This record gives sequence, C-alpha cells and structure tokens, in this order.
Amino acid sequence: MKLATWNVNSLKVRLPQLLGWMAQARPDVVCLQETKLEDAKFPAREIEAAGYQAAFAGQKTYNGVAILSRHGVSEVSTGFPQEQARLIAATVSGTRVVCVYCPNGQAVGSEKYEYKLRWFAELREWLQGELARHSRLAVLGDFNVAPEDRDVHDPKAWEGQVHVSPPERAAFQGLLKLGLEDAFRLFAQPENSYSWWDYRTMAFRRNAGLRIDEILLSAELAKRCTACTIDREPRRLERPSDHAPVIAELA
DNA sequence: ATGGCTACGATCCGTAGA
Repeated sequence: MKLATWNVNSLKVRLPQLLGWMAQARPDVVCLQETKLEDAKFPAREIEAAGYQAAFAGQKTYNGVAILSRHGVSEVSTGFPQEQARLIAATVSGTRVVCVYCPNGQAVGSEKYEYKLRWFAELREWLQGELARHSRLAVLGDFNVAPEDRDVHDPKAWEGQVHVSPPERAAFQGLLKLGLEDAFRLFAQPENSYSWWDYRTMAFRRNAGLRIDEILLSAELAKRCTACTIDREPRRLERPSDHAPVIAELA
C-alpha cells in the first residue's frame, strides 16, 4: 500500500498536475492540503474518473483537506471541533488515515503562533483517542514544523523562527511520544532533503528548503513500512505547488 | 537574500502562505 501527502496550494490550479502525478505514481491513498475549495466546488467527478474515491472538507480561499483513495473509504471524520478546515480522517483497508494541515503560525509570538500551539495540543489529545481505537494509524500532512536542524537548509538563519522554534518542535515531538514514528527517518536519506521551497529567490534551484511535510506511523505500520521518499519532480513543473509530495510504502 | 513569488478575492492592492 502506497500512502502519499501533498500540499497542492490550490486544487483548482493544481488539478491537472495532481491527476498526472497520480497516474504515474499510482498511490493507493493521497492526502491533500490547501485545496482552497468549498465542498460544492470540489472536483469529485475528475477524481472519480481517475479511479479514486474522495472524502473532503474545504472552505473558500484558505485551508481545505481531502483524502483520495483507490479503495473504499469509511468512518470519515473531521476530528476535533475547529473553525478551519484543517483535518479529515478516514478508514481505508483497515488503516486509519488522518490528513492534517497544521497552522502556519506566521511569526513566533504572534496570535497565529499561539493558535498553532493550541491546535497541536488539541491534535495530540484527539490522536491519542484515535490510537486507542486504531493500532494501524497513519497521520499525513503539512505539519508546518521542521523537526530537526537537518530538516532546514540554513539552520543558523532559521534559528528561533516560526517552523523551527523550540515550542513548535516540542509540539511535534509530543505527537511522536504518542507512539508514532516519522516515516522519513526510518530510512537512510539523502542529505538536504526538503519538502517545501519558497517561491521567491529561486529557492528550489538553490535547494533552500524545509522538510515540513511528514508521514507519522503507529508502531504496527512502522514495522511494515519499506520506504519513505520525497518526490521532487512535481516541484520542477511549470506553475508548481511550493510543496513536494511525500510517499510511504507499506508491505 | 525574508525581498524580489503565488493564489485568492478583491480590483489596479491587501491578506496569507512558510
């Protein structure tokens, strides 16, 4: 089973790229973030034509998440109470799949930063309940946290900034402490592996990025995980998302 | 190198992303 996550930064703009990528990568499940579409405007027909069922929770302009699956989807939930469309969960072939778009946080100390930390605390509590019910659990998404300095192209320049600040990293570690593994770090990886590159300043060409899109696996799924990779190819396309897809393969 | 980009919903600029 191939699980993937991709922050598409507007599903309306990126739909052709998404369909092309799915046809080539053939993931079983794809978690999407920043669809930026109200549910009425979700391209369900095109997704179905590609062979995928969809569960989605969107809003206009901001946020928006979806789970696409080649297999049946059940027990769809949008998680804990929240005013923004940042979480959707579904059960696929006995695996609980949770798709998250964690808040950006804007700047350390800002109101949005405090919201981000509160959101992580709620997520942790909610995931604890999910883990109690589902031993096969995967959390995929844009966490907006680079867990360690090796996930940052220039740790010195980023020191103390949003996405790498100690409280954000502690919040991310808090999720792992529930009994989840960062799938990417289960394997030897190339140095300077990132999942996001700023649109400005030719950041992708300089590989000036952050690894902020992650796949967390419960112990049972981690045991079955045979690979976790970041696919940089879609970032090379014309008019790309600023994020690359991340893929985990389960035996 | 934090800007200089991109998407959106609103106009010919503001908000937000990360």
